[in-house]
Amino acid sequence: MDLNNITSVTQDYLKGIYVLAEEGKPVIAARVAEEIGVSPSTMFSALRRLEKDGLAKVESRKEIHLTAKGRKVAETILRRHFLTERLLTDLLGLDWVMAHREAHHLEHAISPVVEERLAEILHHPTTCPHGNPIPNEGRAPKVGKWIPLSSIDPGQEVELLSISEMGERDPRLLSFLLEHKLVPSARIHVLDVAPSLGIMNLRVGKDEFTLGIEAAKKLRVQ
Amino acid sequence: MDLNNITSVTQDYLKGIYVLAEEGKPVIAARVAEEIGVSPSTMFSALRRLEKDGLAKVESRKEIHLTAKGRKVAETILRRHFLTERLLTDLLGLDWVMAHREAHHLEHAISPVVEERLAEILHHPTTCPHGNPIPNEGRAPKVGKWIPLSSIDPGQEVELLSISEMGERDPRLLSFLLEHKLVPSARIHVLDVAPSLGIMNLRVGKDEFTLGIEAAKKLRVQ
DNA sequence: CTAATATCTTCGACTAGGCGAATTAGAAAC
DNA sequence: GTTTCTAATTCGCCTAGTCGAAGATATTAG
Repeated sequence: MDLNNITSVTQDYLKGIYVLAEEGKPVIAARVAEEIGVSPSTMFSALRRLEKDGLAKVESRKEIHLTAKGRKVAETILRRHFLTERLLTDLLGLDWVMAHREAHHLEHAISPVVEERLAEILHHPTTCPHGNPIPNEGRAPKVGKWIPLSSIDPGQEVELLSISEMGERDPRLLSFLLEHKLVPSARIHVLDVAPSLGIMNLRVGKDEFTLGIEAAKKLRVQ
Repeated sequence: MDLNNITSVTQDYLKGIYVLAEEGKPVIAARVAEEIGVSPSTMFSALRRLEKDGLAKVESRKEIHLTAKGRKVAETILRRHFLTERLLTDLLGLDWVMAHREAHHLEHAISPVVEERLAEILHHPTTCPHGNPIPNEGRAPKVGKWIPLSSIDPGQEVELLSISEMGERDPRLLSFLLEHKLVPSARIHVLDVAPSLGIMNLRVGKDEFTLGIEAAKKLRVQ
């Protein structure tokens, strides 16, 4: 996938749209704008560019859909993002909070050749450090069965599969999760859930703590 | 060194100016424009930006000089460039032609943290794969004694120290050098020199070939 | 010193990317 | 069905970066 003549800013818009869609959220301009962190008017003109370049289309009810080309770009950039995260954690020894932040910049500077070498040197990893499946050359990642931690009943014990894309974008959440060893394959005991308070109490190993339901929605388990 | 609010384009201008000065070439707008590959008018407006931002100053006789700040930026970006080249060759196994090209993109996405980790993981290399000294946190690299290959007399045998920055920028030259094992520490026998033809004949190991004097100026030996 | 050449500088125009303020259009609530 | 709220859209304005064409200055060669 050659990302020439697709600017890194455009790549970010496409990635934002892709991730939002992947998470089943409504993909409208206002949401993407929040996700990317731009004003509505900026989003609007960006959207015009995306349509002009045949990367996305605004359908009925203002839903934004990626074209095949746009999706390809998004998957490529996501793959490079995840491979870069692996490089940063596995080879350079950074923690996953920094890895995510740094990968966000580096992903746009990874060429097909480097992407290829990276995959080989890292033994073709299938997930990023946060557990998300790495898109593979030309196909969307098949995600296994999972449910959000937020919908687990008290008394249950589950295994953490991954932190969703959207969760990954919040450094404070990532730091909190790391601090409490809430990493992929961690076993989580759901002690109790208080929907009215919007919180749930968890135990990981001997560590007991409280997590917001909203945050728990971003964790995939089982 | 925090390169926030200094765009990658600006970093390239500073690097170009720095390298030109380092090689003892006249540092005027026209030369830098050629080096970077932009039109004179573009160079002119870039120069105005550099002055406005306190990164460079145009002195008498139109000589461009970096300010302390500008030099700092140039050295930082050069250090990241070289460290990235080492990553690409030593860890990812790319050849030095690709390494240089890829590093050109990646260097702008390397943060202080990654720069630091990179240096450690690579055991604090002192030169890039092309033999150029890596600037060290806050100081210009001290270069050892060297003379250009172009000024070596026939019959002499010398050791290749490095390919200059300017030489590095030419992929075809780099490919040629690699092909003939003309890498740092290679022993070069100067068979004969024909200034009128602008060429010199060399031998490396059992391999005899011809190199242009202009190219030989970019190779540092002894 | 003049002529030729190199260099610099200005001008007008363009794209990408961004903002805020104001207006219009839809959706949802009452 | 109006009101309310969220989105979308338009408008004017901005910076960085780029170009080409034309004009103004140096510099250097003869």
